[in-house]
Amino acid sequence: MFQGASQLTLDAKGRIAIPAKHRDALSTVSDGRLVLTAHPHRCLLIYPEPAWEPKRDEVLRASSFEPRAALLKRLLVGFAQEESMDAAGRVLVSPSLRQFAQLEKQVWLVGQGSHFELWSEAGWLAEQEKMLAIGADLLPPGMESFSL
Amino acid sequence: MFQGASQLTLDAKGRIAIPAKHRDALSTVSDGRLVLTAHPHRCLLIYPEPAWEPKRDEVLRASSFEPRAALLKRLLVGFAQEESMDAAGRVLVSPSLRQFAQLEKQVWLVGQGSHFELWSEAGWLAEQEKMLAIGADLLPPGMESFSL
DNA sequence: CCACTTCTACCCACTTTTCCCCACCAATCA
DNA sequence: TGATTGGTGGGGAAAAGTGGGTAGAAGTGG
Repeated sequence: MFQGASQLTLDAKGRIAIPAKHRDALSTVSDGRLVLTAHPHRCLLIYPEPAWEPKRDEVLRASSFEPRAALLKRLLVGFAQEESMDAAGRVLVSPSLRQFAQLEKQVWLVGQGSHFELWSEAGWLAEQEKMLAIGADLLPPGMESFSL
Repeated sequence: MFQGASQLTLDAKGRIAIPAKHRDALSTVSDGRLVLTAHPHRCLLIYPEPAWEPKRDEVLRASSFEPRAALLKRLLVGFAQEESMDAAGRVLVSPSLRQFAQLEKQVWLVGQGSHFELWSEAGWLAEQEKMLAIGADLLPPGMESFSL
């Protein structure tokens, strides 16, 4: 279970160093092989390779002629890139993904249970603003009984 | 399984170099023989030859008198061209297909599981804009329970 | 039917990029 | 204070991308 947000830096070659606390888990579960892809909210998704496969297969089963399904396939499968951690626990973020998520030097890696999200500094701050702005109406349909 | 987007250049002779990471798979599955054809979304489709045959047969079984089926047949079968990778892993994109998809020098090869799509730079950027614009309403019918 | 021209395909060589590994710096804990 | 672990940067070898040149085939015109 991945949780917690870490501020990371993209180095000159477009790599990020996965925080050490997550490395063991990633090495164990998939020998360091990760899949990076695009998320419709303009951030990136990072899955351990085994967790990605069922998601990919589900998306691929959808029709290519239903417009939204076609877009989703192009986004999730079209942008997916398999990458491995190097000896220092770093992964390369390809230029097309960096461009999609508008990543600059400072980025945020956010644990989301089975996977991570990778946000640009600006995007992550904007998300926080949204949460605070929504305020009272935060609970989505189906979660009205949720309480902290 | 083909996934990932790569920016490629069409050279002066109208060829694209298939990224090395996909070449082994294509050589194995069909000895480098590919089928290129037109996609109704104004991009091109690239199938390994064995994966194309069942699709072609399915389209050809449709009635020639049902107007949409006739259009689909003319598009998919009418534009289909078999090409082989050369020793350097390049394939020729015929002028008629280049014109159909409005390909210029910079193009994008997008993996879609069993096959690829080939987009003009402008077309691919427009697709991305659509994805981001749809945003909240992204989930297509039948996939409402899909979660990342 | 032959010859000339054009187009295509294959091959080779050069340039660029990528990937892997090593070394250094900083921070933390003993 | 020293040792160990995590983060960062850089350099070099190997592979991939790109362009051009030549030979062969196909098409056309005389």
